[in-house]
Amino acid sequence: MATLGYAILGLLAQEMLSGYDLTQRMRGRVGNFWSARHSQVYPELARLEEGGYVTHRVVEQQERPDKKVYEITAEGLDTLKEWVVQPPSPKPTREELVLKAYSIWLSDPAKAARLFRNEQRRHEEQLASYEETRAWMEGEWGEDLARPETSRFASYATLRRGIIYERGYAEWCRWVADSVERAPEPAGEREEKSQ
Amino acid sequence: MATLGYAILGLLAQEMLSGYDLTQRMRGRVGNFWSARHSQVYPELARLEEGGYVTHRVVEQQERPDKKVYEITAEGLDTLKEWVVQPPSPKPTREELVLKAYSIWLSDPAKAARLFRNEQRRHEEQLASYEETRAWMEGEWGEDLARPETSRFASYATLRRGIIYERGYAEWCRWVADSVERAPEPAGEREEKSQ
DNA sequence: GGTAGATATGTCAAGAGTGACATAGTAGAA
DNA sequence: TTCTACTATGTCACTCTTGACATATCTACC
Repeated sequence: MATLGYAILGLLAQEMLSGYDLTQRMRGRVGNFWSARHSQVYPELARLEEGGYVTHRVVEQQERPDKKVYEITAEGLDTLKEWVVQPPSPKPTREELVLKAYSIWLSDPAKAARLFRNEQRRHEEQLASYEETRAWMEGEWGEDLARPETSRFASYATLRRGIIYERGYAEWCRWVADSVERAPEPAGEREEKSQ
Repeated sequence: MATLGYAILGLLAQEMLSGYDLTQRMRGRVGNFWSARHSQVYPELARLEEGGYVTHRVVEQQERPDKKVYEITAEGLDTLKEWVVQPPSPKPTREELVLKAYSIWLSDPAKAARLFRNEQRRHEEQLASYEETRAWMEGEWGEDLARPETSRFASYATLRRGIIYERGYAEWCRWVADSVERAPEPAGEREEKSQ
C-alpha cells in the first residue's frame, strides 16, 4: 500500500471522516508532514475500500450535499498497527531553498539576503503558529501528553516535530541572510566603495 | 524548467562533469537535499542541451569507457542566477516517520521505542558525519567561509542546513523514544507486571 | 579465457503527485 | 434571479521519480 493510504488510515483511526473532511485534514496537523489533494484522496479511498481496509455509508444531509463517511475496518487497523513500527523506507529530503543556497555564490548578495530574510520570516511565522497550538494543547490536554497510548500524545508528537523543523529552518535562513549581509563587498566593488 | 535542471546547472556552474559524475554528486553534498538517479539525469541533460543551457564534448579515455563532459553555457548561467533569488514554490514536506508518529498510540510501546531509538541513532550518525566534514571545511577553507561570493561558502551553507536538520531530527526521535519508554504501562498490563 | 566490478550511457513502464476540468447541492447576498 | 462561496465527489492529462532492463568499455583477478 502507498504511504498516502496509511496517512488516510491514520486519520480514520481517530474518527470517521468523508473524503472531503480527509482532504481538509491534509492541510492541518498531519498535512504539515504529509499532504494530498482531493484528486488523490478519492481514488485512494476507493482502493482502500476495495482492499477491505475501510467501509463507507452515505450520510444524507439537509443543509449540504450528501456525503460518504468512511470508517476504518479491523483489518485496516491491524495493517496500520503493523506499518507504524516498521522502519521507514529512506526517502531523500528535497528542499528547493537549500538547492538555491548551493548556487547562492553566483547571485547578487542584496537579492539573496532579501530572499533568505523573507524565508526566515515565513518559517518564524509558522513556528509562532505551532507554538500557539502547543500552548493550547499543553493547557487543554495536560495529562494525556505523557500517555503514548492516546491519540492526543501522537498529535502532540507530530506538532513537536513541526516546531523543531521550523525553528531549525528559520535559524538556518537567518544565518545565511546574516552571512550574506555581513560580508564585505568583493574586491572589484570594494575599491570603488571603501573610504 | 524543472528543479532537477537547476540542480544540475548548479553543479555544472562549479565544474565540468559527465552524466555519471553528476549522478555521483547527487548522493553527496547537494544530494542530501536534492537527489536523482541516472535515469533522470541523462534525459534532463539532453533537455538542457536542447534548450541551450549546457554543451557537451566527448572525452576519450584510455583506462575507462569514453564519456560526455558537460559544460554550462552563458545562457545557462544567467538562467541559474535568476532562479537562485526567486522565492521557492512552497512544496509540502513529507516525512514518513512523522506520519508513523501520528498513529503511534495504536502500537506496541516497546516496538515503537525501538523504532524511534534506531532512527535517532541513524540521524546522530549522519550528524556526526556532517560535523566531520564541517570541521574539515573550517580548517581547510577557513577564510572563504565568510565570503558569500565563493562556491565554498555555498557548499558550507548547505552543509549547515544538513547539520541543523539532522540535529533536530535526532532530538525529536530521542524525545519520542524517551516519552514512550518513560510512560507507565496502561492499566490492563500494569496489574500483571508490577511487583 | 572467464568473470566480477567499476565506469559510462541510455530506455521504459509504473506509481506518486499536481492542476485543471467537471458536476452538483445548498446558503446567503446582491 | 443571479452570482458567489462552500460543501462534496469525481476524472484526466501531465510531470516527476523510481526501479528494472539494456548495453558497452576497461581493469583486475582467477
